[in-house]
Amino acid sequence: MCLSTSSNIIKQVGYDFKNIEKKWQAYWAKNQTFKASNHSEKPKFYILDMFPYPSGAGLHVGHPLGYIASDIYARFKRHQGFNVLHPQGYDSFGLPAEQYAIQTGQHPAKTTQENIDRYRQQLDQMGFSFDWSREVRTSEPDFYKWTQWIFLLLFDHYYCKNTDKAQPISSLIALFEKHGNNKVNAVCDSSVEHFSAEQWRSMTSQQQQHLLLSYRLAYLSETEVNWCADLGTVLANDEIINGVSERGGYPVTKKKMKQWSMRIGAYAERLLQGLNQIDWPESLKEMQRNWIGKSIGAKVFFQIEGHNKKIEVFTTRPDTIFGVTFMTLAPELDLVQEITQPEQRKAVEAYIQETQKRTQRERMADVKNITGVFTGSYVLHPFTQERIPIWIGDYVLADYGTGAVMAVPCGDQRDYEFAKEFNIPIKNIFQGVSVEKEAFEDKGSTIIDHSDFLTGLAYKEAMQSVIQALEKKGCGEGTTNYRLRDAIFSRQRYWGEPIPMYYKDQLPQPLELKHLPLHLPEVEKYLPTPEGAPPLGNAPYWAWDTVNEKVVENSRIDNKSVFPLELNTMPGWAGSSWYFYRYMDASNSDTFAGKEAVKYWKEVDLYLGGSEHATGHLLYSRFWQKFLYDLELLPVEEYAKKLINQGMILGTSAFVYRKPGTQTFLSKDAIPEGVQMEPIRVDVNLVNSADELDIEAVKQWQPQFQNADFELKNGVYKVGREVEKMSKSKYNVVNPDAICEQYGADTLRMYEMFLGPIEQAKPWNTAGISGVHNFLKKYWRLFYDDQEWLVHEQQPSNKELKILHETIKKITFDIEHFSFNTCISGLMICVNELTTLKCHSKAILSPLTLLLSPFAPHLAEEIWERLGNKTDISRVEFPVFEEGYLVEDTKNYPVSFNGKMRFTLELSLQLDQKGIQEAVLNDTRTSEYLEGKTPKKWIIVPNKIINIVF
RNA sequence: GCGGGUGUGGUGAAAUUGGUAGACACGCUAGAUUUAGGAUCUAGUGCUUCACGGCGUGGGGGUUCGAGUCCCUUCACCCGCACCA
Repeated sequence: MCLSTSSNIIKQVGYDFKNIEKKWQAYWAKNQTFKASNHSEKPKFYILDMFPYPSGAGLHVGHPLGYIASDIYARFKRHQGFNVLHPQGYDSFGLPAEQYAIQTGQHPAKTTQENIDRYRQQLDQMGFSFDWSREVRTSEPDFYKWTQWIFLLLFDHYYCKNTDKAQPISSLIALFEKHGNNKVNAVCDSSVEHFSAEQWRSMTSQQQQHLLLSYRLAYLSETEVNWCADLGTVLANDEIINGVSERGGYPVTKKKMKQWSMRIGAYAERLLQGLNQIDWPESLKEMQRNWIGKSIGAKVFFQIEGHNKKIEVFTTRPDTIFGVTFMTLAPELDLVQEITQPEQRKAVEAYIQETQKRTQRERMADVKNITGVFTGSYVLHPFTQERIPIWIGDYVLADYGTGAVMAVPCGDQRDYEFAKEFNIPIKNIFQGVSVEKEAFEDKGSTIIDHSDFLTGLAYKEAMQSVIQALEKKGCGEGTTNYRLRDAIFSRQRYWGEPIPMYYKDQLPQPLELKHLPLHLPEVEKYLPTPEGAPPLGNAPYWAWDTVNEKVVENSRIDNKSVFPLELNTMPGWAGSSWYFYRYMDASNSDTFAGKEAVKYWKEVDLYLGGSEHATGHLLYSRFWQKFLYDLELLPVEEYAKKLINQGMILGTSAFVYRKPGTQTFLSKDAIPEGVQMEPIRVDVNLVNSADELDIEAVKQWQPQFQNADFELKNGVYKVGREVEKMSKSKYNVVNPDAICEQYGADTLRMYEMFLGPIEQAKPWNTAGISGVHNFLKKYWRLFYDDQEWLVHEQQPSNKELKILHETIKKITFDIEHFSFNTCISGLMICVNELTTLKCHSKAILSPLTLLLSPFAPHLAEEIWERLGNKTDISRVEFPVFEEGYLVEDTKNYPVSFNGKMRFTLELSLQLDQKGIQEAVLNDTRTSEYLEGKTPKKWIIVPNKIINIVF
């Protein structure tokens, strides 16, 4: 340690957290104490936090919760002799910076940089042990170069179902040239039809390219998308909550657009199976399972009467096929146009228009209203050849299954209600069940009836039998369907990764690795162009010169050698889908992460972050991982062995109450019963812990309160409280800076952990913070009393050793189980007991300081230095628990014989240093249970039940 | 509707395989000491009763020598998905 002079700086003998924290933060930064090496004899451990989006509001007290927990664990693992990788970075592309840019004209890069600076400053003051030499930012060209490269790889691969992995497009082309697509078993668009090798060869290059797009894992297609007009962009399914946009809560409608998509559906089964191998929270895995939505059933083809086409449906109940009395198609389906009969056309057109006009939210809100129209056409039942009318109805979703259902009103409540609404017959095919009032949906408990060869069979046999029959007839087959839909990858935004593609003859052409990064161009305006093109349409230099292989001005576009570049950018989840590998080798300019580095770190051992990313980032990143694994670029199929969701810290909003139509505000406890008041949010920082409002400050805060009249009760104005998500707009954000200033980072760290279990959501409340702060002061007083250094070298007593080893055991166990709140309790008990005993023995206090180190690192380092140590505390091994110190005296113990509890008896226990124990029963009642026998085994757990086995 | 989770003092919460419920902390009460940078120390604090005692982990029932913990049932709240064929 080279700061021997600095202890002179700290003159004060009390716990001077300000100077201590400043000193050690400077020391860690200067010495790069937490820099991880890619070469080490030690075992590795990779602890990852979900990197933050650097928003303009700065860090609030909720952000650090996960970071503190992971930091405690990282420091603990270092003490245990691991080579720990604990990096941090920024997810720095995103919508808020762009919207701010639209409003102010400032370049998003500039505001992002400012926000990052502020985040960094706030993170530093909390004493995190991040290895900042590996920082990544998704908006930096040397990072997004590799995001673009992965996109190109996805574009250049398809999913082969035979090998069950991604394969190069070149191998697909080779197959097409030999056999057409007849022998190809690949995931592709449903619109792809069979073709022979001759047909393939006779296609124009453009036709071939077009066809290949139907197979590529990153592909361009005309798709129905979620369009958010207010944001001016397309949204993915996980970006829509309750039918409105996640950001801003704007309405979302369906719209057809040419979009880049990711064929994540190809990985549906592997994404599902992979969940069984990883230690993630069960609720989160369940969310992903639901999102993937696997269902087993059959597809059935129904021949359209007087038409060469068939309607394909997916059903989980093919056993009810004889109960079909109509078909329903989603109104958006193209097929609807083809089959609508002239006499029904008018009604059908009107209905389609009506559904398109409604937003997704309206459609969702309106599930009670049953609507639909008959198309005038019929299909023929595959077994009975009966004519079955084809309807359209918006209860059928275009993007699930095939967008068509075989309606079995007796077995499905929705079909039942539709049939009732439009007077379509309901055929009962269940024995001994009434369908007078509702459909019978329970598949396990009855026998099929009136169903030809299925009559008399139960669900399971009927399923098998009908699938066999369908396959034999060639009008259906058993199949598995997934709810997971391909992910739209285009965003009509400026502040995102440019997609490295240019357009030649309307077809996308990829750039090559050597051309990357394709830099985000400068634009004058961040809004869409007047023609409605994305913001990149404003860029004057946004054309690709294929001869000179560089970006040139748009005026040179000639469609011979200079072509327009893609105007869409990538979504927010692109960079976050692989950033954790970049940390392994963050400055590598030759590859996304060097082979050696990847081989050494391999995977994330512990990932910490919020559960709100369950169906977004945490699913997409698993998808990219599997893809890159298929390409043998990564060593494992799941990148995060263990994941912990930290609960959100909620805000406690404060409300004042205005009499409607007046400027009078009543104190919460002065509002008469039954009187309607208008609650208005006020800044929580203007309210003290007793819910009393600082009235003068409120008047200063916002003009609307300047002339307000506050009616007090008992001399104070009390506010109302409500727990909500912490957000700037709710004025309930509490900043960690003030706490650090007042109590110090060590107190803040410990208090956030002491608040409760890490996974639990909890409202922020500083009421108990003094308890933790007092603990640290108490701890300090074990070393200093006024002016005096109290620590001595004398042998500790057995009692003191027992206290220490109980604490070592508890802390070690609890850290491993992420039970940090009970860890802190354990430390508090230990310090209380040592204080009572007036223990100042170095042999006790030295290991205790190590135990404290993950939680209050600044204080621990300071004490460690004052104890005369020459090494950083972070390089010292954690103390080891020794059972033998837990010696017990004579005491009353609950005793059980052969596992059955009998009595509480007085025992004296003797334990040697290894913890081998012997007990003597000092009670006459024992003899009747002993019955003259000698016990074979005594199972003795200190402070617990004594088990005697004969 | 489906899936997941949670219910313990005035508050945040503890309680390894069923084994002394409420550790630890906040708050509160009383006292001591000193009194102004939010200080420190001691005692008390689940409810009820003057007390002996009785009752207590959302409610009801069960298994067990013994249940916060296991089983059944019911209620309340939170989160996710939601016309998924």
